[in-house]
Amino acid sequence: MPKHTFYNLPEEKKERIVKGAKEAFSEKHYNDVTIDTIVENAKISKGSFYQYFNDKDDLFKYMFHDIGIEKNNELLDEINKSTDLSFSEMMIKVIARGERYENKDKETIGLKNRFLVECPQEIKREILMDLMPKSMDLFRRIIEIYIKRGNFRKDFNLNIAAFIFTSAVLNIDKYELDDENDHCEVLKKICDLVEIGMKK
Amino acid sequence: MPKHTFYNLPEEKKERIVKGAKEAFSEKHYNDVTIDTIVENAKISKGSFYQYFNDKDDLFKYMFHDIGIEKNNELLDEINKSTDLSFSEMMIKVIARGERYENKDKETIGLKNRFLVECPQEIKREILMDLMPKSMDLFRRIIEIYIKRGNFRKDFNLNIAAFIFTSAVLNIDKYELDDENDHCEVLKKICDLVEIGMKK
Amino acid sequence: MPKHTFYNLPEEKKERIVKGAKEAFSEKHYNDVTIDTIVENAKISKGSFYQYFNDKDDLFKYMFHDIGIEKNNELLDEINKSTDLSFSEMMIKVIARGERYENKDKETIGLKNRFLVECPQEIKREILMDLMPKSMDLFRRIIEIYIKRGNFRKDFNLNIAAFIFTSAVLNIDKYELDDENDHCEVLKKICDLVEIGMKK
Amino acid sequence: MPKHTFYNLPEEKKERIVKGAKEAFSEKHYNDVTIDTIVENAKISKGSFYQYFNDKDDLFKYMFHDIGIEKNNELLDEINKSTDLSFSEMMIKVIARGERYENKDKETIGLKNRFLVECPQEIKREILMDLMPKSMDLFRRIIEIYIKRGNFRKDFNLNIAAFIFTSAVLNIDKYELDDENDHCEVLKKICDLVEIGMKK
DNA sequence: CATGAATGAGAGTTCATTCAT
DNA sequence: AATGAATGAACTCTCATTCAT
Repeated sequence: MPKHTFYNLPEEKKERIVKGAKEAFSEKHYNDVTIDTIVENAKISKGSFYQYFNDKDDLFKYMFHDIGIEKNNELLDEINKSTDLSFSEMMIKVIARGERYENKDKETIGLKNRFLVECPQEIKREILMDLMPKSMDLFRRIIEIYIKRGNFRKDFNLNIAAFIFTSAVLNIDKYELDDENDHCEVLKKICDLVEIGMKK
Repeated sequence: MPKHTFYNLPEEKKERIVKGAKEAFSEKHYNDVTIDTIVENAKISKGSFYQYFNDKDDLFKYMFHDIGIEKNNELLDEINKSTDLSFSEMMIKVIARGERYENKDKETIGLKNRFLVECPQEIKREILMDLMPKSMDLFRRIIEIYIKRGNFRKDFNLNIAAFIFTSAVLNIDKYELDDENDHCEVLKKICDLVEIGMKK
Repeated sequence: MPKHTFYNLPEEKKERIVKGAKEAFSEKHYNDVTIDTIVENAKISKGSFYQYFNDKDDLFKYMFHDIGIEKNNELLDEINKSTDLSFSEMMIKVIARGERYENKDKETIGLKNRFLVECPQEIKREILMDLMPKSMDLFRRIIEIYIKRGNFRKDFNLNIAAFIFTSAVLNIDKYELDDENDHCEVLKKICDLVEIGMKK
Repeated sequence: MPKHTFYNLPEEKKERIVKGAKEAFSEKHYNDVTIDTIVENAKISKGSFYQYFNDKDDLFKYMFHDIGIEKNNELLDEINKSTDLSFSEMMIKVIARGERYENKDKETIGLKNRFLVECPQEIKREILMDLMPKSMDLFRRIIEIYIKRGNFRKDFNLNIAAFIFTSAVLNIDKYELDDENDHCEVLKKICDLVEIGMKK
């Protein structure tokens, strides 16, 4: 995480740095974003960069911490606005909203890719460890709504259910067995199955 | 994938190269395994290396293709030997067998880590794209047994079920909400939930 | 040497700075002691440091000027207390006292090493140029005692004798031809030889 | 010391590298000689440099190892040619010859300075540890001649005598108490004193 | 007198890849 | 097919020093 010197910076400068970093990372492959690119975009000196962050990864992780919080707030908002839907409709709506957030502009799309497929696994892992609890929490909240409403039995393991959805969503891009299914449909099927179960 | 010159090599040399590579990768961080390390371990010249493989990643992916096939065969074997168990018992047994395979010796443990947490995401992804269908196929087979046996209803989406288990297993190391759960227990809970469903 | 602003400082602050510097230099390799370390230890700002000293070397040299004076006083004291000994006994005693002074605590040992083996030669040289006259003077005093006492002839070159002992002591750590000799024994042999000479 | 790849090089190339290095070091302060300068002078690539040597210091030490051997041979030669002189005459002649060797051209003078006053102490120390035994051996040989010839008594400690002269010669530049003395005279006085001794 | 954020030149080092032998 | 010396672009990170507040 950034050093205290970064947090002490005037808001304008902090924003300039983060904005510059997003620009840099959204345009090039993670490995090709050099410190030089970053400091040029942020209009700060190299020395300053190292006074604020430990290294490139440090800045990268900070960006996603930031983004994660914002995204989460949007999704919570979506949940609160959609209480009249069925479970799978709700799930789809929330996840679709998440995807919309991630695809809201070229920059965010680029960033998502750096995170999803380019940055070193070790960094991705750290970011995920920060983000997964937030994601699981979200699914937990949704499911709880349907328990309260009487749609779900009270005695199943809520954490496990939240975990199943979280990990399915994280891997959904690798579900390519038949191409007709778009993510929404796959997701709907997952909801259906987990709702009803496999047992007779 | 390796070039044809590699496949033409005498068996002894091919083995020496793969063995050397496993040694190299099991001992050091992925990034620290240089072509120099590899050729030294394999007792071949640098020039030869580039005659057999495109680059380090090429060799790395080849190693896991090999390993994936072997592991899959072992698991299939386990399935066939365990037809008398309940669904979740079967799942646990198969996955435990998988984990045993991955931990059978220091070398394999090392390799697993290089793959799971160190190698570039792009490589991991390629390897996963090769491995996931095998894994989903395995779960499909298991579930089918229980459909045939009449434990499961016939009308749920088999692919989706297999996908759920595959992605849960891939993420299971990130499920750390309470430490009492070991992987087996978590897995059992997942089975229970997916079997019965959440609905009343 | 420090700037006048340093000498004007309240005693407490001067001491804090020197104490902090000794701490810094005793813990790390000379090259690894940065201005940052120093100002952190001294609890002063970087700007202040440059108001007191020209640079790191300036502070370093100041420290040894201080130490040199203190050490010399101790050795003079030792000489005055040991007038009943033979020449070589006296020499050994004085030098042993010097070594004891240099090894009196972990901090001084560290400092000695920075000076003896780590700091840039140019700095060491400047420090030596300050210290050597003091050391030669010491040996001169000792020898004079034994001239007065009638043990030595009056007509040999006193300066040269003092110089021989000084340079031998400075190099003694490089005399490793046979390990049985500890510094004291080597020193005794030097005394013996220089006393009696090599001539028949 | 250089890596085996250096020793395997064709003589022409080795010489070019050493010659280039001497040029580089004789012209600039030790710290200002960068790897870039060295490889440019030697007309090799940076990569090659690191294939031959560990670092700048490695090359520097190698140069002096080389020089030390050559100088020693010259001095041995001088000894053999001067057997008719008195001890102090011989000493002066040999050392003068050494100084002539060190001052034979601008390049060697430059190198001597890099070694004597500029290179890091740690490097100087390593070089001295390599050179001192050679120097002590030389003085030992000289003294032995005068023992055999009956000028010196047989029972004094030869090693210690050699050590005294070696360390005096190494420090002679710090003997500046009165400027009239040039090195030769100082040396003569040292010889006189050590020959006859201080005792009555 | 005190502060500490800003600076930026510049050094060392690595390593995948080539290619003449 | 096998070799292994040669390459050189490119990277990160440091740290002494300044100077506006």
